Amino acid sequence: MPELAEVQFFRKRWDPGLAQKVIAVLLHPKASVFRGCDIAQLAASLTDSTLLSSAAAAKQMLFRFSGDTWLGIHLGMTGELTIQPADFAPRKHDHLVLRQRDRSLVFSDHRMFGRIQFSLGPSAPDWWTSIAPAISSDSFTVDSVANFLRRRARSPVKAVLLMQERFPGIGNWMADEILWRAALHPKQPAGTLTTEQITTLHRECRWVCRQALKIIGNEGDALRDPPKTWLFPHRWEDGGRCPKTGAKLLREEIGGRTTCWSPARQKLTH
DNA sequence: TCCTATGTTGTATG
DNA sequence: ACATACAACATAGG
Repeated sequence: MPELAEVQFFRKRWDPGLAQKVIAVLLHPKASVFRGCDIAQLAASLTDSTLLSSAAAAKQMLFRFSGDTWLGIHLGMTGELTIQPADFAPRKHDHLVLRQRDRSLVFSDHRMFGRIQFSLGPSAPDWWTSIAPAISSDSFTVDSVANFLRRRARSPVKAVLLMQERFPGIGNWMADEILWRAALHPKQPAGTLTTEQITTLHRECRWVCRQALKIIGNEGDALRDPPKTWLFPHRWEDGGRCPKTGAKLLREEIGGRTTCWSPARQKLTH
């Protein structure tokens, strides 16, 4: 599930463990979510450390522990974080368990496209600091979007929206939601957008990010889906209809991902 | 059996 | 060097 807002939601799930000591680390050493990281060092450093803080950016999460210890988590396609009882026994897909006195912090991912990154040091790791500035930030400007689209001129705009170096946190459903609101056909080559279309695209990127963060998982412990007025709840329905026009939605693979759009609203314009 | 899945990355080709 | 397209990764569920 995890795109921008879902990642924030899952990060907060570990909040009950803040300021609490990790008394044991359980992990599945062969799980590919640990690819490229030193598991023995990870377990040794986290044991007896305290969870100090956490943050999310794009689709990444970073947890800071005492002793200059940093744990990065990417949820991939099917990853999730949960809180479980202190005596929780990990199942097949529970790859990392941080045991605390009163609970366990658990990372699970059955498909294992997710990733754990471990590092030691006084400041946050490079992969974290080099994440593109958030879409909600001041540096996400119309110009920066226009320049990026120009360099990817022949790619369908849908594929471009999935590029994390300019649209951090956008995933498949958010890209479709943005294009639908901006009334842009997902196949429209990025280089053919008018100035007005780029301005609209920029505005809808910000709107969808802001609203998604407001709606999704901002109420208690349950992930809350966007309402029926969004494309979101209709995109996988068979015979689903556009909430704005009532027209039947179409689905096709574009930019390597299944894409849903409203043909009555989103037309090719070049 | 075959197809799909809210993601990223390495590789081949232009 | 840059842009573009796509297979590969691993697993479950319809």
